[in-house]
Order: sequence, then C-alpha cells, then structure tokens
Amino acid sequence: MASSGTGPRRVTIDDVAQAAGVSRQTVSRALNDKGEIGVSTKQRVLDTALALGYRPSRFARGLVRQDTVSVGLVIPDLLNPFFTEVAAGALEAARDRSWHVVVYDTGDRAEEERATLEVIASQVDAVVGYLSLPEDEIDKLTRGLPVVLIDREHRTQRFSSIRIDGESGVHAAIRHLTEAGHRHIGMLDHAERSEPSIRHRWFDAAMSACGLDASSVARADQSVEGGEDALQELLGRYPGITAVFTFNDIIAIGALRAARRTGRQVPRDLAVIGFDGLRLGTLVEPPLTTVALDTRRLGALAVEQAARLLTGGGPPHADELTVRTELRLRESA
Amino acid sequence: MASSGTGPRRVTIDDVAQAAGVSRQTVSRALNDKGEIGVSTKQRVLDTALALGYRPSRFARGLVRQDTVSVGLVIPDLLNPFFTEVAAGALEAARDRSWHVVVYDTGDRAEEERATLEVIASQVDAVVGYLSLPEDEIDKLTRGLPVVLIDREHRTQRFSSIRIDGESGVHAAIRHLTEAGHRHIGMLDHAERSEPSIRHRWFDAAMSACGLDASSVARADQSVEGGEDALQELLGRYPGITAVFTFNDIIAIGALRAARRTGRQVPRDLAVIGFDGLRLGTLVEPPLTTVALDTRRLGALAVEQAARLLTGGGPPHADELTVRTELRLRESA
DNA sequence: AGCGGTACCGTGAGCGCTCACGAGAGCGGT
DNA sequence: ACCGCTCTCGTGAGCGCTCACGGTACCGCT
Repeated sequence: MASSGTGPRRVTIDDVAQAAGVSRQTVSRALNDKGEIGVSTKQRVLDTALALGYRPSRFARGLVRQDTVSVGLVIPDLLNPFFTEVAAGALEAARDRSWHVVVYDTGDRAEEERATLEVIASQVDAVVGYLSLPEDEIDKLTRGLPVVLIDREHRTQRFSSIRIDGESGVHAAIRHLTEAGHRHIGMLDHAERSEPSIRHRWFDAAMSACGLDASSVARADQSVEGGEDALQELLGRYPGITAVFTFNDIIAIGALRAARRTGRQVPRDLAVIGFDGLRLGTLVEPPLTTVALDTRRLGALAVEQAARLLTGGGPPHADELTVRTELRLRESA
Repeated sequence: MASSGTGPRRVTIDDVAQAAGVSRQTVSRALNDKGEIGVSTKQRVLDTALALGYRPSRFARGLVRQDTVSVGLVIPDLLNPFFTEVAAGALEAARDRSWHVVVYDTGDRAEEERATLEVIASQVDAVVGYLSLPEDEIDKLTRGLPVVLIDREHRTQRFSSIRIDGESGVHAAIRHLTEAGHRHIGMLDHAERSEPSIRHRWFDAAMSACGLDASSVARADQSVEGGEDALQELLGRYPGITAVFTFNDIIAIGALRAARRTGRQVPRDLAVIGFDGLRLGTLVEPPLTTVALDTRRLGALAVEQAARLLTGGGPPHADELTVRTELRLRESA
C-alpha cells in the first residue's frame, strides 16, 4: 500500500543514540530543544542525526504525547468555487486550533466517497464536509467518529450538521423581482436525488407569499454548462419568463452565458439571481445579484462543531449551527 | 495544544477486550475483519466496542503497520483559483497512491509559512507546494524531509522542483500580438521579492526577439484589484500601449475590468493576454486569451516527485519535472 | 484409542518514541 | 569533611496497537 516494502529498516532514535554514543533520551532532548543537555553533546547528536538521515516517526511521537488533532474534510469537488470557499473557511478555523486538515475530493462519486470514508476512519479524529451517502452507510463507515454534515438534513442524532437558512434571503430576492415588475419567475433547480432541493422549497414559499405561480422549474447540473443547458430548456418550455432564480451561483453564471448567447440582455430582457454569494459572481458580466451567505463561515462552523463534539462540550446554540443569507444586489437583477 | 487535557482516559482496545471478556487480539480481529473468529464473539465484541465508544488510535495502528503516507501541501492562498487547481491536481495524484494530503494555507504570510513548516515536519512524510521562505530556512525547518517546490528556482540540491516552461508560450503570445499589428506592448508583472519574475524575463526575451521595446512594465498585486490598479498605472505612464501581457490570469482579469471601466473595448482598444489558463478565464467577458499550462498536472507532478524522493527512486527525466505552455486563443486578443 | 485437521482464541514481543524518575559529577558554602 | 544544589545524562516503563506464534477444543477418520 505504501513505501515500506522490504526496504532497509528505518533509522530510529536508538540508531542515532548508538552512533552518537549517548542514550535515546539525550537524542530526544537534542531534537526537541529541551534543556538538560550540554551544548557540545547536542550539536554532536544533531550532526549524527542529520548524517544518518534520521526523521522521527510521527506515529510513535503522536502515540505518547497525544496532542495532535486532525479532521478529514470531504468535499465533492474542490474546483467548484463554492467548495473551495468552504474549504478555506475550514482550514482557517482549523489553523486557529492548530488542527490538521486532511482533504479528500470525492469527485462527486459515491464510490469514491465510500472509499474515502473507509480509509478516513483510521486517519482522523473527526469528519467534516459534504457527504451524499445514506445516513446508515455513513454511520457504518465512520463507526463512532464525530461527523459534521454541511447543508444537509439528517434524521438520526448520530450526526451534527451546519444548516443554511435561506428563507429570508430568497424571500427578499423574490420580493425584489416582483417590485421590479416581474410576474413570471422561473427557477433552475439542482438535480439531486430526484426530490426537489430545500432551496426550491424556499423558492416555492416565497413565490406563493407573493401570490405568484412557482411551477416554472428546470433542473440543472451543478456546473456552468449545466446552467446554460437548463436555461435553454426553461425558456423553451416557459417563453414568458422574465426572471430566474437559480440553485446556486455557478448555475446562474451558466444562465448568464446562455442569455447572452441567445441575444438577451441581462437584466433588461432577463433578470438573474443566484445563490451563494461567490466572489466569482463579481467577475462576470454583468456582476451577479445573489442570495449571499458566508461560505467560509460554513466551513469554519463545521470544524468548530467538530471541536465541540470531540471535547464533549455542551450542545451549541442553534444559531451557531446555521448561517443566514441576505440578498446582495449587483447588476443582474 | 489540543483536546486531551485532563479528560477521562481514552478507551483502549484492552478496555473493550475486558468488557467483552476476550483478549485484545480477538478485539483486533473483530474490528479489522480478519478471520479466525466466531460470528457470535465478533458481534459481541463489535457491540461492546460501540457501547464503550471505542475508536482505535491511528498512532498506535500506524506505528505497527507502517503503511500510510501523507504529504503536506503548502499553498499561499487556496482561494486563488490557480492554487485551487494545483491543489486539485495534487489531491488526485495522491488519491491514486492512496496517500493522504494535509493542506495548509499560509495566507501568503512568511510567519505562517514558518509556523506551518515547523509543525509539518512532525506530521507528514513529505512537503509539496509553494514556499517563499529562503532556502536555508526551509532546510532548517524541514530537517531532511523531502521537499518539492513548485515554480521556484533553487540553488541547493536539497530540494526538488517542478518547473514551468513558459518560453514558447509567451513567445507565441507576443508573436500573435505583433501579427495583429501591435507595436507597443506592456506587461503587468507580479511584485515579488523586488526582482523581476521569470515570466517577465520570458516577456523580455520574446519582445526583443520581435524587435520590440519591453520597458513598459507595471507591478501588480496578485489579485483582481491589483490588476485593475496596475493597468491604470501602466496606461497612465505609457499611454500609447495597445496590448498587455500579464503575470497571470487573475491580474489579467483585473486588467479587463479596468479597461472596461475606463471605456476601452477589449480587444479593439486594448488586447489582453494572461498566463495560466484558468477555467475562470472562460467565464469573464470577453473570454481571456492566455498562455495556458496544465495547472492540475503541476500539482500531480509535485506529488509524483515526492513519491520518487520517498522511495529513493532514480532521478526523473527533465520533462517529468516541467510543464509546458501554449497560447490559448480566446477573445481578449 | 489414536491421529491429523480445522476453527477459534490467547500470549509475548515489539513498533519508536517520550515521561518520570534516579544517578553521577562538579562546585561552592559552612 | 559535609551538605546543597545545579547541570548533565541514563534507565525503566508505558503509549495502544498488530504480528507471529502457541494453545485448546472439537470434529471426523482410520
């Protein structure tokens, strides 16, 4: 599985000790900058250690002084800017705790996720991230490991999760559109697990609160291309649409491109509002209006919750587990 | 430093063994799905393990069967799409080897990089990434650990590095511009370590090969805003400029924005060519012409080289350590 | 009864390191 | 000469786990 093979035995602390004519403990002292050691001996030990190519075993060290924590961060696709930002937030929070973060990119494949969880269980102290496997399977694979899910509903008490509260944000978005005179608003939903997404439910609620019909929906892959295709389909099926709300910014950007390609001016001919508030949205033309949330906080909260689970700290306040959203007006709507 | 404190002793394999009325070995067999164990005993052991909340120590396990490798990936800013892609490449290559990747984001601060390297030395088997500290300091902090630098020149034999060969790509870019009639071409260089970058040297060489003057240069921070500011400055100092080549795509995108803001049409009034070939470049308006390289391969090669260093494999061919570039024509030039 | 074989399970050792302790040397003070 | 103390270094134990053994029970067969 790895490097060892039948190669030469690794250089241990005892080898160094013997070569330098001292005891293990003295070598340890030299390497860890502890006191209780003469300067000349220290230098001699350090030299021989270097000469022998000695490198302490992190396992042996970790075994005795149990002071390092590492979390596994599992995400479907690091190249998706949304997950990148989540990861960045997690890394930052981990750094504050001097935790180590082992990152796994599953490529959005269930099989990879399974394999990752399998191997992760024996490598980290907690798991954090976007998991898509069924709960019972996750439970089985992680065997008691603390698990923090991000943006996912779950039934069992077995897991924690960080939630996104998009209700008010989506509401504000739809209200904004109606105030601009839009009556026929469509949505590009994400195609996950056949059932409609939570974001779609927020859309439904907001639409009916405004007395509008929310049935103009198309499904999109979570990619720019997916957004392009889906907008084409949506406009084909419901030609009267003057505005779209999308599952996320990536899809919205696809919609922007498709709109341009079909000769529509945004927002004049078609208003577009995304979801996530990615930085990327400021770079496209026109800059994307979006229901923004603090993505980095999403990752940060996840590791903080993992920390609580690990130390057995009390249950957190609900708002420590949810991030709120707000409408961020730019130029696409 | 971490969770332990004076908390209750952790549950060990012996605790489980005692509670289940069996030996350690039997517990081990149950947990690792080895044979030589009765089904009923196995179930009983598994149950008590779950009940006690037992989780095997990765250190103890790693110590005895030394079969897990992990690399530390150090990058200045995960949110910079370039580094994101490099990281993705590294993750993928690591997955192929079933290695673990511990990611550290230094935020481009020397102090963080130092702290990271310090802690990394006792946590991983090799270090890979973008390091900006002086060589001797890196050497001191990593103490014999295999280190693979990306896109950085180095003097000592102590390190390996993955190089970018931008010469032909930049040449093609400049040639493309001259063939389009441009005579006055500027560059937005990155402001690192006061000396001009290697990319700037390629620019110099390509310009003089075309018989042009390469002195119109401004320095930019490695961000969109940095690119905006720098283009303003460049156009202020050299008003005759009709085309710019930039240190990277991020800066180029800033240039695009600044051009639009100042009422210039790209590429009609100003041609822009970036460097890196980020996906992001396809999303901006107009799509960015760029000197493209395989960023993900950059990361992948780095971990592959780390693997060679770890196994003491022979020296690689030179082209296994460099990635080439090519001009990718889109619409900004 | 005796034998080999199979299915289970336990025992010692050891992975490489650090921690708590103790030991010796040297030195000054009384 | 004695005690104290400081500085330096070594020794046993143990972190939690797996591996290579060795042992017991029970089966069927000659």
